[in-house]
Amino acid sequence: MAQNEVALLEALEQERSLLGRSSTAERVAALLREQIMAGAIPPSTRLSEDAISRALGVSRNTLREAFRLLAHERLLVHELNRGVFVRQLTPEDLSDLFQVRRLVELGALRGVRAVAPERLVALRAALDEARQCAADGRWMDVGTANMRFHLAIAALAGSPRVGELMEHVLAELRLVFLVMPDPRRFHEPYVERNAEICRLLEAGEVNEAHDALVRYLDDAERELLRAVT
Amino acid sequence: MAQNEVALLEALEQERSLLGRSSTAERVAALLREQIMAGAIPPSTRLSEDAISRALGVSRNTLREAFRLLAHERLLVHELNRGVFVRQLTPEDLSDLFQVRRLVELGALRGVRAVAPERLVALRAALDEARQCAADGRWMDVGTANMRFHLAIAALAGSPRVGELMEHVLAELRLVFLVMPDPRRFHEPYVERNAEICRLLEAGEVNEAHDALVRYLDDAERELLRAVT
DNA sequence: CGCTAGAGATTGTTGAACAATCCCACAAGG
DNA sequence: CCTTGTGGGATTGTTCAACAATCTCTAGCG
Repeated sequence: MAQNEVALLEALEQERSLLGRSSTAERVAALLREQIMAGAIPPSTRLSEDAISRALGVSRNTLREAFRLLAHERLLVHELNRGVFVRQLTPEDLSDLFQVRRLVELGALRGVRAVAPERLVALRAALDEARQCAADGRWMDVGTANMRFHLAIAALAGSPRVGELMEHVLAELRLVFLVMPDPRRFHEPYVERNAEICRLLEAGEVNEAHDALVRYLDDAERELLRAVT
Repeated sequence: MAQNEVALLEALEQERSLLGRSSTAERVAALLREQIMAGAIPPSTRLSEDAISRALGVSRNTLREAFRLLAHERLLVHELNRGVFVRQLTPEDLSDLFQVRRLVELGALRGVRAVAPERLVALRAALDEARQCAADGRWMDVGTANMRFHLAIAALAGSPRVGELMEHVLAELRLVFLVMPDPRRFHEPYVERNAEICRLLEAGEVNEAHDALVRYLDDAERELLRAVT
């Protein structure tokens, strides 16, 4: 009986995250985040406190809390007495973001000397989805799946803080994806390059995967830089 | 005349950061941050909105904005309907923080194939200050200087975002420093280990510096873990 | 043409109010 | 004795209205 109880409690423990309630401010932030990441609110637009609080039916105070959250994620920039704006990435921002990606992704890869096969399922899953989306012609979703692939690479570090950092970095990068003229031409080629990285990892050839990832990041940065300048 | 004007404008440009005004919430956050990092408010204390807003002469709303800021830096944890608490680091937190440090610091070191000598002045400066503090017996300040040394290492990556990340990581780590029983015994030995790393870098022996840093991080983590458990 | 002043709009901050939730002590029941 | 309701009191979550501080833009001035 005691053993059953322990097992039950442990099961509940694992689902605890599901009942993680959230404040209004957090839900507002989530909503705005979605809109921004979907491109509904293009970069450099100013977000009026008055208009949005009225539209969402929340008080200005609550909305401002939501703004703070998104500003910390760098999706919004807050200028004192001027308001909040959807961030517009500069070329410097872009290089910086890729610098972070290099540190995180390459570091994560180097950390896993012995490639634990069960930790690659997330990579494989993201890859499969990217291919499915490509087959359906949903090129924006291909970009999303690609991002999840690299999020999974960062997750190999096994660190919650690194995971969250990577999420924010990719969210920021998505701001440039939105203004790319031809999503297919940009996203499609990277699917097979990710596949190659995944294959190398599954084969245990970590060093080769590392080098392939270096080339991937270099190429992606160069191509995005060309798009924003 | 035009040249003088340009020079003047450039000089002002550099000081612009100084006049970066700040909102009340940010100033309140800075004040609380200082108190926490100095150990005046020990981990796991609950911060009462009513008491603190009254004490600082700001409204509850403004104080709550400050709380949000510090919660995002992970100095405070926010529990819905229960309030905010000064974070108490768990052993898992500690390991995670060192995982991030490994990624960032080692990655930064690997990034600088060619060691630019003028970029090492910040390292040398932090080191000198650590030694000065040690000579004065101000052991807590020795810890601060040591942290700045490693902040300078992270800065070798040349990325603003990495720099800010590292600042937050070190601020969190300081929460453990505060509860260490014997500051001298803990901080003093690391000064010369940092000196060794600095020496190796200045000699251009990046690989050796890298290995020394690995040992440094391993030892520091082990010792801190023993202190919190 | 450039500069200044001022009106109008927007953000920053406050204080009070009420709802929702939590904490704790105490009683009821097995 | 231990567990399970049930209150009251305190704290947080959220809203609202108001005012101060600051920015933006335009019209008018030299």
